[in-house]
Amino acid sequence: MLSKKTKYGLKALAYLASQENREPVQIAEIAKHENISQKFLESILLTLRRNGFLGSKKGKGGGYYLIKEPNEILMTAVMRVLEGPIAMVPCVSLNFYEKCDDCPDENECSVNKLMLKVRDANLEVYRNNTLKDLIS
Amino acid sequence: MLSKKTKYGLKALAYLASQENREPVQIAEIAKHENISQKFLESILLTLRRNGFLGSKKGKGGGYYLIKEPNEILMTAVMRVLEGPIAMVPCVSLNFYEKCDDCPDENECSVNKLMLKVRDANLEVYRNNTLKDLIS
DNA sequence: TTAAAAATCTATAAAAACTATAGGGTATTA
DNA sequence: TAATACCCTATAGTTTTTATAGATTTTTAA
Repeated sequence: MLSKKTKYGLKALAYLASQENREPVQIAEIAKHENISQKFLESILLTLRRNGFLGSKKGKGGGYYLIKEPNEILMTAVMRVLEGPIAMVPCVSLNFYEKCDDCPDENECSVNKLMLKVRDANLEVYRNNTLKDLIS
Repeated sequence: MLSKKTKYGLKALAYLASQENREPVQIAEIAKHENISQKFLESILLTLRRNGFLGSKKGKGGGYYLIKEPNEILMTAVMRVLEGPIAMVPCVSLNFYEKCDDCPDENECSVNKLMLKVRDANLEVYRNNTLKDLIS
């Protein structure tokens, strides 16, 4: 299941991408438009900013805005920041690899074998979709 | 992330599929061979039996065994029983469809759009893999 | 220049849901 | 009678989501 954090983050990014200009949009406006708890959204936008997707401006007329063009924002990057690893088990993760505690030999592991295919299928989707593809 | 329930369930199924015959195998043997908490495995095997993947025999010489051939057991079916919906959001689920609370219109939803593609990619994998593919 | 208002930023904690495991007893079969 | 699956319950731990409370920065205007 997709966490609400990811869901809300994607919706917020899409909302910002659909703006005509790149002027700051207030958290409250995004929250209201997308039916999101404002405080929760606040923390999500913060992590998106810290990870280089958004810029922010404080004070009156402030808010959040995209700092790249929507077609330059790959879903692989977004998903990894919001949801974490794309792989369903650490032992097939490209960016978050870890050996499993159980499982003496990955090459003999049935789960590993299946999840490799799943990972590749998901990567294929995320690599071929940008933020722009979500709004058109 | 794949739950341990699913991971263990897959390993247990693969272990049973790799047996030479379809004689009952004891829970304890599977648990030991796959490094799984025996009590936890017990409940997993039970759900696999209730969902028509396994048969069981009580008493001395009892245990669990496959009741279909490995190449007849689709990963779609296994994953739905162990992990739940294949879709990452209910609004794109084939077997567990639900409307989202937020989101007035699915057709306009950016998350829906992306997750449809993800669902299809995953289905493609699970539909084209059977238990037999995990053990060879 | 200063004060008020508007916004983001930060930290914490509480509530809820889910996951993984363990314990103990019952029923069944060889 | 011993081995084994079956069933129910409890619980510790973790993660997710939301809520609370304030601190900080910027703009505006008196």
